[in-house]
Amino acid sequence: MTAEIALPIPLRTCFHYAIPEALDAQAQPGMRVLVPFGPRKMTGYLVRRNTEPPSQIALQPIIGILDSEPTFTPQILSFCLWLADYYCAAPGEVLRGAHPAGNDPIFIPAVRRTAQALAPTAPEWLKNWPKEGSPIALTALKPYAKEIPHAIESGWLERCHITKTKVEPKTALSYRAIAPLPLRKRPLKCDEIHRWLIEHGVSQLTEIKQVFKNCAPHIKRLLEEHLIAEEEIEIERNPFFAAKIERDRPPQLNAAQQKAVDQISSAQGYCGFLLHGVTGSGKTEVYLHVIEKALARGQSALVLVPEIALTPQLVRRFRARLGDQIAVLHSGLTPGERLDQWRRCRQGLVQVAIGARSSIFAPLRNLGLIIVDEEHDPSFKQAEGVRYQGRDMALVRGQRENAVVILGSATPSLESAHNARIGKLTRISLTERPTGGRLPRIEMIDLRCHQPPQDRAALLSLPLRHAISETLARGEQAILFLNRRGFSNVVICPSCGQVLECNSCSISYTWHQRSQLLRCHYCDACRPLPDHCPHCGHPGFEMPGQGTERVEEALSWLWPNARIARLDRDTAQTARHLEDILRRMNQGEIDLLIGTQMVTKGHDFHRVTLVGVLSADISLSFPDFRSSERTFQLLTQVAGRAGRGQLPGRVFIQTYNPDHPCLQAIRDQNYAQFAQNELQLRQLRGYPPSSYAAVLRIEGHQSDAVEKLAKEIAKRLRNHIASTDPIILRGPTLAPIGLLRGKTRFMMLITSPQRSALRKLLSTMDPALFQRSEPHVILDIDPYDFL
DNA sequence: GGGAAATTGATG
DNA sequence: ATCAATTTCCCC
Repeated sequence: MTAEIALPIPLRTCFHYAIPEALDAQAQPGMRVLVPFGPRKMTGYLVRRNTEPPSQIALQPIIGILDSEPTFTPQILSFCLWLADYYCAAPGEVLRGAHPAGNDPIFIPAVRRTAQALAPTAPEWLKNWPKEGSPIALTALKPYAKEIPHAIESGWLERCHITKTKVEPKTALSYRAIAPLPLRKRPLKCDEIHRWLIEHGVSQLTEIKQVFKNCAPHIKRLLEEHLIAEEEIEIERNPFFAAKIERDRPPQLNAAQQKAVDQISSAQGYCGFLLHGVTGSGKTEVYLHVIEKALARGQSALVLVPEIALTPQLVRRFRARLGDQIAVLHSGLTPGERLDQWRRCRQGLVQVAIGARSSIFAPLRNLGLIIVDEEHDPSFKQAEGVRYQGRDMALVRGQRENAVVILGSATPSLESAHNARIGKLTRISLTERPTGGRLPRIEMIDLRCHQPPQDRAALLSLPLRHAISETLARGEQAILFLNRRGFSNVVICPSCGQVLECNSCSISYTWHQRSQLLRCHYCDACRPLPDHCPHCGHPGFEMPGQGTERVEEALSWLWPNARIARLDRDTAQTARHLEDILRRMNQGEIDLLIGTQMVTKGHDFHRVTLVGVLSADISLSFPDFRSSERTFQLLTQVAGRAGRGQLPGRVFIQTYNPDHPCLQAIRDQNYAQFAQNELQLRQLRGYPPSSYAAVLRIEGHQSDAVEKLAKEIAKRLRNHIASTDPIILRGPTLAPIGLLRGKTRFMMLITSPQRSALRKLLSTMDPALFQRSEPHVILDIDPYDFL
């Protein structure tokens, strides 16, 4: 018997192994297995059984099977293999990413003392080792690394492994009654514990201890008399559900919400919906209702949200409605907690899973519904490793498992708008705010006419200042948005004009006032501000750039009595900080909030009546074909923070390009106009969604080698493109961030209106290209990042 | 010339 | 990915 095994290495092919007779009955597809791979052991994934192995290869046998139940259900296994094929990724790497990390055995190379006596020539450090002692990891013997091969040859040491599993299910010692109370006379305490166990069923020792002090001798006796049995039961590490939560009642839906719920829940089998609801239109309530309907049909539901949205608030809302039968999967969990949440899904103990991108692999049974909230959010695209798009894969998984898929957004991605247009998605619109709030009025401030005064608040035009003053006077709150953290993103020598730049990236340092450090926003390196210009020796620098820190300072200069807070990656380093700022905002302890993207995301502040966008031009001028789309989404989302309560909201957007179609569409709150216009532009230029795209990126430390390889690959690809082929290859060019962490990066963009043509071209590439490490070649299908 | 560092090749 | 084999690099 043979098996095809996917290994977690960057290789697109699987390997064949023999299944020993003794393991044959157990070995099922979807299980993890231990296999020999070259000189070491590795965890692999059994993909198929009884396939024809390539001839003239002597098969190695599988060493062991690591699961009693397959880690991957047949559905998820085939979904992962499909995904690997689609993204030209290694199946083993996809599978490794599809279950919680750390639960596989790892083998750390080690050495152990043999029985053989040491010769006098043996190194000193060996002489202190006990004979045949426990293995010591090679990494712990770094200082002696050179002498170890010699010691092995001499027979003093032998190679071995230290085996360990980093993360395992947690178990607890527990007891269960296995016989009725005997009639014989026994100590009273024994009877009591025995009776209690009969009533309570399996109980952990810690539970018993709480009821009966000093129970150990009695338990021992009960065990000896075979009246109770001892066992290890699996218990759950669960920080969230420790606190009980009040259940809420579903509120009355408005007509539009009700219609959406009815339409979605009447779908049979696979159906993709685009739930396009303006900010504050109550999409979450629609989700909760359709989830309840799915549960009532005995189906499970999967909810994908952007990482940042996984705040305790959202989880609380789901728990309040659906109870504790929810698995929560996000990056804030410890590895052990994540494993437990995943196992709860796998064992069918929960029917609802909520989490970020990677939750698309959640092993829910009888999946009936997948929801992707804020589907336009770029964080659904994995930016490294297997570069999958969570939202796209939600549609694929829904299709494969016959489930309904809902993509929800106030500002749908153009991909989804396009899919709605061609009928691949059914559009459902929510155009009102059920709480009665009105959409805010949006005004452009043309910075060419309203040059801000050249004072310490040079980023705030007079109309915006007046609006802030009015808002403060009324006791209301304002949010200011600037897509740039730090104090100044440029530090320049006033004498020679040199800009201080990061040594390993092609970007200028940003000065951070609070931490008094220069920071590279690409590689996170930091250093103190030099005393003198490294170029000309001039003492002191100028900081003409703008960032949230400087705005915070400007605000307290203009309104010294206002309570001001800043929300960006620097102030919200942990979820706790973020929560604290959001709470203070909600309780009215903050008057002015300045922040980056973080302030745009789904917060529901009721007293915010003014939103100011300090510069629409930063994101609009990004070197990326999606810059308009991103700007529309960002500004519409941040505008949506205004006027969510009873008070009407106003939005000011400062820009030097007030006539830009994107900004006009934002001002008119006209998504349709924006989408129409932008889709047309994309079509004209051959960009997604009217074509399919792939990016090839070549990066490495020696810039000339990188460039040479990039050109070589491009040349070979162009040889495969006939002049009639519907395919365009642009580049190679130096990437917008040409140097990142010391690596030069070249890229080329391949687009085609036919996916098959794109795939065909890519299949001509030598797979070995993607295995090399220097320069490294990366293939990104349906790319988002062009930096 | 010798040893270390980088690169290539194979792993079933 | 990672180990072993091979080539290249680099300095004495």
